[in-house]
Amino acid sequence: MNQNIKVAVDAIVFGYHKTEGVSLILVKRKYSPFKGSWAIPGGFVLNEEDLESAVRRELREETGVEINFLEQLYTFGKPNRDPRERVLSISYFGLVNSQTFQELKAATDAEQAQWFSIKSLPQLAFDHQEIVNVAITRIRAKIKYQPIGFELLDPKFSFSDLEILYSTLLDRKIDRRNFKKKIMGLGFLEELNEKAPSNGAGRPGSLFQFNVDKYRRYEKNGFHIEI
Amino acid sequence: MNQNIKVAVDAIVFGYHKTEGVSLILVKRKYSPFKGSWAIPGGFVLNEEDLESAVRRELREETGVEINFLEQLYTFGKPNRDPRERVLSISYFGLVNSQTFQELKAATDAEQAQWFSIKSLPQLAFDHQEIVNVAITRIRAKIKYQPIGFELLDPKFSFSDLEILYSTLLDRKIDRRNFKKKIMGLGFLEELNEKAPSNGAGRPGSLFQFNVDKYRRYEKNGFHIEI
DNA sequence: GCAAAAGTGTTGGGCCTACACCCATGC
DNA sequence: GCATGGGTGTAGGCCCAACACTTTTGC
Repeated sequence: MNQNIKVAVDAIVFGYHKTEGVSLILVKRKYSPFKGSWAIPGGFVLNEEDLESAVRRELREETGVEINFLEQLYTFGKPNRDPRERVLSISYFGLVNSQTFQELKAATDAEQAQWFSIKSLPQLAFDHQEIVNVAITRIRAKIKYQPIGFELLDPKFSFSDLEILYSTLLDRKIDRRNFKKKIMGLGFLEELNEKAPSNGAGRPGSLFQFNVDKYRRYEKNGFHIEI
Repeated sequence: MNQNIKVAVDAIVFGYHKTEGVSLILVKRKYSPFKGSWAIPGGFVLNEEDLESAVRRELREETGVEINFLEQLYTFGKPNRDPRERVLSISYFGLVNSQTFQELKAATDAEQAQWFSIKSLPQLAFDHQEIVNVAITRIRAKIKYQPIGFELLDPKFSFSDLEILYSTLLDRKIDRRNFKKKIMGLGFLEELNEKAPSNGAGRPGSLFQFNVDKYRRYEKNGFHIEI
């Protein structure tokens, strides 16, 4: 058999910051084709390398980021998605916490890897816009049946951080009281005896954290929440 | 770059028959490795071939079956899942209707491709048991938010066919009255002025069919049903 | 007439939605 | 003291689960 198909992995990595909303990492391509365009980080899989290891390695190399949550998204395989030769993209979906978000923002090689708000993405190389669309659909669906806040927020956060995260992702208003009842009803959030630092305006809220055990249970089994 | 990874597609195809329950197609391997073992149908992707076309072609060649519903399931890529060389499996999830089910059952080359009830599967080649597990998890989840009965049942079916399908898949009893209220409430089922042929015992039920337009709408957008 | 499967309604409880005012802080 | 955002409760409606007897057919 004379099959000639290359195998690459790509990752859409989401991060979140209160004021900048939901963002994802893009890298600037150094080589042709699409030289200078923004693209999803990723690259070819090594012969002896597990797919997930390949994703983590590429992310480390291209962006310096370590992922806390990673799952397979979809495999894109149209014969002409890469103009040079046939390349399969096994794409992954990742989440990083707020700290990582800020570190990358501050990194010196930010010329090459950068956060972009999902509301204002640049033109993307290859079929990467399509991949991003699938990833955004996934994260929106996922937030309704899996607790993904832990990966995106700081370890301690105010309730309105969580609320803003949800309403940003779902792109609509949320009733604060009902949302709090629902989330607290799931039982994996703990209120701390600590106030958020005041940010100059308004009343500081309590800080919350996830109860890891209960959280992991929901992460595995899922739940259902109508927001 | 000297990457050497082959790309294959595999398909878990589910079919259903009232008395035999939910089944999937397996093929008997003709060559080493795992010669004589049962395996999921599939094979290598041609250089210019779309992934989904490859799945359909392989299914046609190996089983003679044409699929009415096909979607990507997951990509399996551990370096040693095939003992000869590295082979990636992009696996798909398919559904065929009852007629196809029966044709394959009757086919003469049934030595090579056969239905097996998901309750009594033989030992499988490669990592195919793992792939099957993922597929069964998927179909169980899917039945709760997408109407997949159309693909699995005859065009006309009695309500208890649908009920048995659900309770077989979910592997538990269903309350008939509540189930009927819920399904009818979705509005894509139409009752016909026709009775099912008596099967020798009990009262024959009315026949139903899907309203294709309304069904397709739900297929795209999904719904939510707690059973 | 009996065995087998189809058909059919109601009620109580829980959950969800909608909704508006007071509180704590910084300036 | 005012601007800003945080925190809190209830009532009505809807949906869901639980539950058993009657009807139609074949034999």
